[in-house]
Amino acid sequence: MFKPIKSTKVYEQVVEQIKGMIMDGTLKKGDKLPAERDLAEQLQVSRASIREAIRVLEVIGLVESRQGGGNFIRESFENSLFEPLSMVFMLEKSKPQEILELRRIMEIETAALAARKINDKDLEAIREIIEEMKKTDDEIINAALDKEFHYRIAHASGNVLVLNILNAVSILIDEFIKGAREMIVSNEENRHRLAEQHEEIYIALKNHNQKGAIDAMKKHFDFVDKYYY
Amino acid sequence: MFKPIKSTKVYEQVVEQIKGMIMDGTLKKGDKLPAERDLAEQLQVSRASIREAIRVLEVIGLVESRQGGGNFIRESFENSLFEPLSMVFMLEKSKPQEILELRRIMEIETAALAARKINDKDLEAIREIIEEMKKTDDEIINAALDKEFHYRIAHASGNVLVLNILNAVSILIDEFIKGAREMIVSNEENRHRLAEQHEEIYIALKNHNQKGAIDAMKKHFDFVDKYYY
Amino acid sequence: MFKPIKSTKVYEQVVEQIKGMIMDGTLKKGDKLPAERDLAEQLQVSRASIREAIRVLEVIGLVESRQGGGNFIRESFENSLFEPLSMVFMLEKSKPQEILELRRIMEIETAALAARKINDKDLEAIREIIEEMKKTDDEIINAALDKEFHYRIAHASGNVLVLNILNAVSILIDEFIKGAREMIVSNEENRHRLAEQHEEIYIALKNHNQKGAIDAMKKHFDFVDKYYY
Amino acid sequence: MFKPIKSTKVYEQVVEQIKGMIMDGTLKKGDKLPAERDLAEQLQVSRASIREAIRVLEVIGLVESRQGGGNFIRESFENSLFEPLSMVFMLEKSKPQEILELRRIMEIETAALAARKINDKDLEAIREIIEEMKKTDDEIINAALDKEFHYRIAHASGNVLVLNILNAVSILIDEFIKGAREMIVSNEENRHRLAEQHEEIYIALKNHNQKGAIDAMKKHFDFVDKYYY
DNA sequence: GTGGTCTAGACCACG
DNA sequence: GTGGTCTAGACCACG
Repeated sequence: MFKPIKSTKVYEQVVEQIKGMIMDGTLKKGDKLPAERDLAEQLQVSRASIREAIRVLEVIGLVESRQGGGNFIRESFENSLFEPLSMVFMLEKSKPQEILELRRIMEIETAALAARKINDKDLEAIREIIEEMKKTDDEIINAALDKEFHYRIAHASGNVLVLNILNAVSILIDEFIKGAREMIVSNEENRHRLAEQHEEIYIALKNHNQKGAIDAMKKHFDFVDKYYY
Repeated sequence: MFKPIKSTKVYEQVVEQIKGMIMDGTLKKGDKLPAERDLAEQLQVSRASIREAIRVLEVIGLVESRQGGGNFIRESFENSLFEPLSMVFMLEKSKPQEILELRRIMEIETAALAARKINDKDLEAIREIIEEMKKTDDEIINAALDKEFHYRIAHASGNVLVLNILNAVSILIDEFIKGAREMIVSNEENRHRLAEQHEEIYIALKNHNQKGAIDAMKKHFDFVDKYYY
Repeated sequence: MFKPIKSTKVYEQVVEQIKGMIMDGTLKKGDKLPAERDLAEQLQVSRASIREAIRVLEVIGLVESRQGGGNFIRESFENSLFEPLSMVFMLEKSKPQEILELRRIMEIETAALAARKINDKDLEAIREIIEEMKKTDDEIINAALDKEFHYRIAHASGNVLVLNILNAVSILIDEFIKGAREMIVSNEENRHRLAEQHEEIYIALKNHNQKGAIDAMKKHFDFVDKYYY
Repeated sequence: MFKPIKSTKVYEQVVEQIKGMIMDGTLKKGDKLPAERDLAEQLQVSRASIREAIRVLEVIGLVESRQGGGNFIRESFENSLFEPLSMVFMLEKSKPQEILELRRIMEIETAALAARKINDKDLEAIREIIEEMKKTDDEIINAALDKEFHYRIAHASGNVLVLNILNAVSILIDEFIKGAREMIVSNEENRHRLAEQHEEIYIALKNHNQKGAIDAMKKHFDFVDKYYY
């Protein structure tokens, strides 16, 4: 007859309510939340509870706090997996090699997906990156372009989960394997080899050749990963 | 010449300090944090700031709050990627199909890694799961065992990042593609086919045959994924 | 175990950054700081924060604001200790006598240091001051020359900290013991005695006789301080 | 209580008014200033001006801002000369040796003043410090006690200007001649010598023997300063 | 002027 | 005793 009371914490309910409003479209990207004081009054809770809720939403990646400006629904969630993945990496005392394994694991099959779905815009972007890389021997620029190259393929997969994870992996590499990208492109012979491999990958993507994309990407990582093991 | 200023919030510094103490081993899994009031005094900040910090640590998955009990360092971080990945899924209005793509992308190459690194204990565990599946036609049990089967392979890869992501993916499927696993195993013909595929994967893993593992896993997903598209 | 959190305010970081640039030579004496609006943009903070920072730098004595002209790095810091020392004097409800004690304490041993390090230029300057004092019985001029006499000895010590403090002390005397210097030189007998004492000090300095300098200076203050007690 | 401000450099007038109220006792140590908003209203100026003024008062050492707490008149001004003296030290590119010279210059004659004015309480405190130093060979503790020893003598001089400057000098040494104090007391032979010297100084102070205090202190610094030149 | 950040202190519920 | 919640009030920062 009587149902057990579940003490749901106030801040959790606030989180749920705001989450819900984002999901169902009541709140859209870029929207400004009411001021904390107003929210507190509208929801009839204390500002401390509102603040705890906003802190949670911030960490989840939903909300962005700007002092003196207000709280906003985030425009992009592209990098929202980095923090938690980085956390796992450090807490589990994972080795840098595992980041590279993860990258390899994901990018090979992602290449197939990209080969299937890629559109002209992404293809062209990849073409341009390849051309840019031919023009310079600056290792910083080359490393940045190489990063962009892989980002574009992930993007071409049309899968935001894949894209998000690979973005996080990319930042992980920047953070925990400092200079990794630069090292390999600082050598001219390497740059030639990479250029060839990028070209192969591009051709497979262009031809929507899934098997070819997998093989080219595998070859690419066989070459690249040698440098860290 | 002039570098942008980054204003550091108090709660962020509290988070960083506790994070740091977990990383460097000062705080270990299962440890109890000092009471909020004590922490506030020791760090010379208000309790509200302590609470915002703990809220962040809780969402990140580092800390667990038990009312009346205290705040504890989490024992396990195995599922800490689910929340953020789920968030991305919903906010980016991703389709269930993308979850399946992500799973396929990751598991195929993970099979190769597992084939290389798998030890007897994981092999045996997989063997047992296969045998268990032969014994029952209960779809709930079968679905659970199938989940366990894939978990074990991820575990055998020896890569905690991969394991964590696949765990998150697994929960995503449970949450957003309800009944997915059960549907496929409710049919006897399917159970036979799956048994054959699991056997093939097992053999490849046992023989440390990377290419074989990839092919077997690919075949497996070609079959499975048909059911959702 | 837990370290106190120090919340860093934005303006403090701005102060630190500009301080640092002055220390390491990026900004030199006389340099003009960028316009407040530009600074605000470059540092990505509000103009209010910039203004608070500049206010601090002004009080510290690093920066000089010229209405309509801009903010400049100060050319000289010789008098930058007066304000704070004066502050202490007033807030601690210190007595004028303490200023004189401080002067005595410092100048006696400073004479020894000066005796060790004095160069021809300072020696000559002191010589000239002594001669000037002989030429006039105007108490204003005499007081000014007497002040200059002690300044030169402090300068001869080659120690900028000592010089700065004694400068501040000198201004303190002007401010809080009005007419002190004039009173003593308004009497001819005194002027004779002072002339003798200055001569003795000069000779000790010229001979690099540290003990002699101390003794002469002590004698000088034994005579001078009588007038205020 | 507060009078409206008229014109020109608003923040300066605010500073002057508050300064004045501190000087004449309207505002006392530990008093809380009205909230910024109230001050702004009472003085009929903008809050930005109030904030700039408070920033100045903070740097001067008159006021302490506690976020969320309010602005308070400082209880103690003992360390308010450190910042400006440190500034002079760095900007004039002074050498660490000059800090030591300044210390020597001041402490020798300060000993004489202390010998004249010291009371039983300070004498006893010095006695205790000496006894404490005999009990331990820990260099950190010894260094701290040595610092305290000199602080007490400065305090015994009864001259707050001297005390303030020596405090600043003491912090300067801690900041810019790291490990200076520890180095000398890490050697047992040195600790013995220092103990003897401290004893001599103590006896001179106890007997109100000014010349003896100067000589003992001079001997002390002849010994100590050898370690840095 | 608006809004975020922080503090101090109080009461409640749980263990 | 400890986390959960709330309040009132103040500084901090931005536009």
